[in-house]
Amino acid sequence: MRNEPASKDRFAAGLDSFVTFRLGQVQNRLNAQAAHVLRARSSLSLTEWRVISLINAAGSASAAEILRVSRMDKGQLSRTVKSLVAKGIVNGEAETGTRRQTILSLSAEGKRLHGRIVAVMVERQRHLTGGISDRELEAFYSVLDRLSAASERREF
Amino acid sequence: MRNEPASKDRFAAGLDSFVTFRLGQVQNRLNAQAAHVLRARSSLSLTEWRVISLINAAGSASAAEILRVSRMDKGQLSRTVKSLVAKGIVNGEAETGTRRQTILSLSAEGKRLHGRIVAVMVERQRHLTGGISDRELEAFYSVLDRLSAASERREF
DNA sequence: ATGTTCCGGTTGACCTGTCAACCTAAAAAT
DNA sequence: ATTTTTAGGTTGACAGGTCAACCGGAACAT
Repeated sequence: MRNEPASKDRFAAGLDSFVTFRLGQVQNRLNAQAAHVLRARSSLSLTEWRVISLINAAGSASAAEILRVSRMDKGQLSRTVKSLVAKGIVNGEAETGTRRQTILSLSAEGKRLHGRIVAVMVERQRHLTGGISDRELEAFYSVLDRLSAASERREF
Repeated sequence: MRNEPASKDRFAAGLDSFVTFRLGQVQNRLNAQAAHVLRARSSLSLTEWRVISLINAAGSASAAEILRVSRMDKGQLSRTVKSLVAKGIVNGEAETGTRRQTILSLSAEGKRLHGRIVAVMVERQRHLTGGISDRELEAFYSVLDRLSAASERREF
């Protein structure tokens, strides 16, 4: 059924059945691929790219907002933002004088950069999901959501 | 359709559509959960547990074999094995005198440990996939496989 | 047999992710 | 008004993952 070398079969029985195992493998490969693409066309790390995407998606947002949505680490976000600001990709002024929250948004250069990269990423996305029908994808997401929900329970 | 705070909607359009993004989020949560379980019932790290599982699944295997199957990092495996050997969980003698390859297998204690933990993990697996029918799971794996295949292409 | 190439494995350097402590400003309580 | 609490953000320390150089033995060539 699969086209792997025979040696894999010895392992398959025990581990293929674990969703998490499979999921992890695929995820790693996807990440490596994405990182590779980014390195080839920019000097962005995967996290930087994610943060840029998030900011872009929101138009502008506070760090806290991004945290809530992305569930990434506070510290990691803080540092990533710092580096992006240093590179002139995002601007982090507290626009509204009254509030202390830093409002993040993409700079002009940031927007250009995002535009350039997102094009490739969309293409990649098409490549990835090319052979997958909308219904399949829908179902896939649905399962993913349920897994996500089930991963809440800490006892487990 | 979803029960998240309104703020999420501002982002949803831009990112929910990226398989990789979603996948990553779920994966992180699942990993955190697994690590938590392990910490609660053993002193194993997630990687240690994975290696134990792999060795157990194979009965016995060389490091190289495990690398091929799991695609984990050489160095990481080497170190993990070292620590597991130190803990007396796996034995790493070169059984066949002629060959240089180290043959890895679980020690008696390793087997006991594995048995103890795998029980919980199987239960967790049930919990995770509880609300998911076999057909759905089948479809899910199928999509996963295709994503995995598509992640091969390095140009992307 | 000897030197070259290859492969399994180890090690060190680095980079990223994660956790927790901390600082500071704003809101809430008194 | 002053204190307490809460929340956004920063920083440092550490664990884990990743990359690349390296070592030594095996296979192979000549």
